[in-house]
Amino acid sequence: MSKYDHNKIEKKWQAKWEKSKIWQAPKVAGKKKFYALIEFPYPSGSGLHVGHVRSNTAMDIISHKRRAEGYDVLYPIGWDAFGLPTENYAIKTGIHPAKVTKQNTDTFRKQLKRIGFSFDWSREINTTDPEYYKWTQWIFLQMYKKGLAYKSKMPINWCPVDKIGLANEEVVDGCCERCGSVVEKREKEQWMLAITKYAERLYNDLDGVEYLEKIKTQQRNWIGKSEGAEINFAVTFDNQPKAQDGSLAVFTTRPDTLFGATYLVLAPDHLFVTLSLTHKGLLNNEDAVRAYAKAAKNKPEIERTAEGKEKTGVRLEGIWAINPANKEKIPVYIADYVLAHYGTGAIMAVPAHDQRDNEFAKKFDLPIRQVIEPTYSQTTEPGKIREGEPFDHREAIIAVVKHWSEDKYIGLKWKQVAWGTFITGGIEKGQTPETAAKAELLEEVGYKNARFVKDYGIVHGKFYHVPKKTNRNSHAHMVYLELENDERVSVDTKEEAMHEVMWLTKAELAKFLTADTHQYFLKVLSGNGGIYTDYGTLSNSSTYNRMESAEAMKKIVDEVGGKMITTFKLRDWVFSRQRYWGEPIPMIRCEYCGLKNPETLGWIPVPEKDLPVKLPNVKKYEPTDDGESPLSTMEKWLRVKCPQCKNWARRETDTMPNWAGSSWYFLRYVDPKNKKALADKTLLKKWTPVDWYNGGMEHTTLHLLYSRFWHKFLYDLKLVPTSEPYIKRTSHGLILAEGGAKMSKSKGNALSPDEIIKAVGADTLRVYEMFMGPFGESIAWNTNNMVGVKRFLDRIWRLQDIVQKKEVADVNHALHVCIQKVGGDIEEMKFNTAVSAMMVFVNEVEKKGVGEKQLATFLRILAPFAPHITEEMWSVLGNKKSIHLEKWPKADKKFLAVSEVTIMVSINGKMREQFRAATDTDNETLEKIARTIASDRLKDQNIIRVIVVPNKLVNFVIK
RNA sequence: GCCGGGAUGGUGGAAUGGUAGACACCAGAGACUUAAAAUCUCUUGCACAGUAACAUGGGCGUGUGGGUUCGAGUCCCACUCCCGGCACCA
Repeated sequence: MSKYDHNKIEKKWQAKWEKSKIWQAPKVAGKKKFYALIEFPYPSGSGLHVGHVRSNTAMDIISHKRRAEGYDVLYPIGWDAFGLPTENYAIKTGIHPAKVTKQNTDTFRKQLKRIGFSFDWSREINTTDPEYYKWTQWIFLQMYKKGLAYKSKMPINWCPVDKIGLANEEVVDGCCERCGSVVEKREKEQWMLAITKYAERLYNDLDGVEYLEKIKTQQRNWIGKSEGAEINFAVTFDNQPKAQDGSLAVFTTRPDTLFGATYLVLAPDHLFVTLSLTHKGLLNNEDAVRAYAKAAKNKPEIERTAEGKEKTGVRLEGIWAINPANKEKIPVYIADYVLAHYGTGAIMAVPAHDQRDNEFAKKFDLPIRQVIEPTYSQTTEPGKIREGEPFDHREAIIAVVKHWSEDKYIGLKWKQVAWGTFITGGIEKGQTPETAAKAELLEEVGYKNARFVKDYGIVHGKFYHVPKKTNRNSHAHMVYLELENDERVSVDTKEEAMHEVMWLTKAELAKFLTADTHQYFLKVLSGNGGIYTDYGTLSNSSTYNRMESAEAMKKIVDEVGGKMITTFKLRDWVFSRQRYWGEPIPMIRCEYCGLKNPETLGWIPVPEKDLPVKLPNVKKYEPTDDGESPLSTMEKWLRVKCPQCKNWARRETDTMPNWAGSSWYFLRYVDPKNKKALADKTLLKKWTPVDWYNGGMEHTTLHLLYSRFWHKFLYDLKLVPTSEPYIKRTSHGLILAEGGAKMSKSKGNALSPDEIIKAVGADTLRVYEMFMGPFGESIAWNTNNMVGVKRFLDRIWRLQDIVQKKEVADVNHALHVCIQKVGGDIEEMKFNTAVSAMMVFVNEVEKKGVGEKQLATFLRILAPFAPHITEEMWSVLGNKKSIHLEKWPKADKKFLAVSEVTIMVSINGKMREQFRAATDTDNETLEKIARTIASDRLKDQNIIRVIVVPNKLVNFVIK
């Protein structure tokens, strides 16, 4: 057989496939359908990247397998072509962005086709096509009509270089995601989308989809649902004693700590602060407050939130709040660690039980009051709580007793039960924790002279008291004693029978103590107990003392007239961009109508029949100096008759962010040429939802959330059949440059697939990218390793020299193991081990030979990975139809079974001998053989146990 | 600081609690060749004992320290470092 000429053969089949439209999905999906989706690429000027190849190949393989399993498969491709890089390039070169886009998409298309992906090219879409963005605008109008799109003057992130407003999600480390310049705050009229109205559903519906767990977690964290309480604090003013109506609402997730709230903190831009400043004389330190608020406002969020940042703040002098629980008059501060847009923009500070409040209180010397006592429940034996049984309550002590001269402490090793504890005991009538501790010490150990050092407060322990056979809740004072000398009395024999006295160092105690409460005491003693932020048992809280957090929360909120509420971290989506290369927002501002209906502020939606609002063809795209869109200078375009009153009006000149077009593109693939609707409903019902969507982790919070939001909205309009767009979402790892650095244009280390394909072929590139490592993890490119894959494919090509008509029975087992492994691995995206399984098969076949049918079966499972070489070899074997139309082979149980297995013989878990035995040999026989084989080693040994695992091992435990 | 993910030979990596290092790369030795490339065969975790050389033998070894288990890369606890994301989120 001649050498495999990858360039010639790959191009040959690509041309044939294109001509036969082999990958074209049927217009209407049949009963078994599979919609495979990859994130459509942004056609950048630098062309396709090897990273694109990785994710595209993965979904290509899955699509191929589904076709072979009899599914109607839709695997579409298109271009997410609006965006800043193209616009910036156009500004620099003077070439129209539409033209740049055309060039780039042409390059991408050519490159993708040269890799042999099984895309349905007949459905290619482009977000910059007016026929496409007509529907992007149409969806926006529907949102406007439902009150989800609104214009609002508010502080936004402003990039002074790009001259656009950025969504919060687009700000990276306080800098513009695209240009890297520091983002400022600026007031601007912006179109907003009320994604927060969908927060609850976006959060809850994650339960019903098959996203990778880490993706769900990231979405949940971004949405940030938290349940808590809103509580009102009355406010009084020193300088206006008669003003009674002031009050401040705070949001807290820990209303159980209300009695420990010793001051309030407001965001520096809280409305209350602004109003207080307008009332002259209300504050005693107006200037300081004003200065701090101003500084905080101009400070980028990154500095407010920087790691290890020292807490800052200013007191609102002359203003007091009343803690509604204990009526205490407490001071009010402003500090930049509190954000105006989360919760109510105000917090009650509980410095004893919150890390940040604690730091702040220490810096400003504010009272710290403990109101939660640590509480532990034993969840493991011995002492695991018996569910449903009542608790007996006991006032108690835990006593740490230090040695008179050494740094050692008394530990009690219990004899009836595997406990290690400090000295414990109850507090009897008339005893204080101190006297109780001393009495226990004398009684249990006999030491007479101990000095009381400190009572560290109470720790609650819920456990099952094994000797006493009851659930116990012990409320124990942590008492620290130091022995003055070794003077000792003899101890009751009964006590002695209970436990053994040990002298232990702190390190030894950490291993020795079995109860969480005692471990906690040890931590406190070592000074690293920190502040206690968990739920626990209340103290210093009036009638709520001894109540546990969960119960106390509700009761306290009730008592002070607060309400339980749910808040989200998610914020509304800033939808305006002052740029040229985006979808024009289809709104018209009419002064006349505006006067008639102040509620709309004069905004009139463009009538649907007038869509799309096309971008005007102009020569300059630079944003204007005042930050307005370039469209604002195009008088001819923006002057328009008001659709309602027919007077002259102006178009909205802002455009949409590039996330708009990608929020619904997967719907358009289903019916890409539809002129009457975004897609036909029947077709949507047949094809959607997307069965499997693979993309990058970097799109988990922006694109994924936005598109789920739009889809839910369309579902509410009954335009799409399901409330979630994607059944399954997975993610791929990045490909790094050789050496592990991130590939980027600026570093000049980005790899283009073109030269690679020329040198080793598309099949090699595809298989290498699947073989290089776990699909979900980032991995560095390694040209050396690719050579191994090239060799692998060449060896497969040479199998044609050894293939024989007759089946080689000897390789059936290997073949079917391979079928099984490859099929399973594809489903789990474990492509690297799938490739390695095929390598193992080829190694085997080279030794043993292979029959034509067997080779054909192997080629079938390799075909999704390497579609060209397999198609060629398939046709050389005499097949007329494409290999890609063949059914997926099934692993035959008959061939998977093995008659003999290797049994290990191990001694104390260390492998010593091995032998072969028939599959499913019974345990007795295995043990007998093992005893014989290892007889030398077992001679004179005390075998205390033998473990036999069928088909695996025999382990002798000797002493 | 918080949230995710990770750490295994010279390298990429493999391994339902059961022979750690599959499969590759690199390296070394050999075959073929006038020669080289290509290809093929063999060796290849570390250190040691052993042998003329093989054979062989036990020891160590999956970031660190503990634990559970007959048996741990895998499970549990604590920690270190690296990567990604982020919101000081009350």
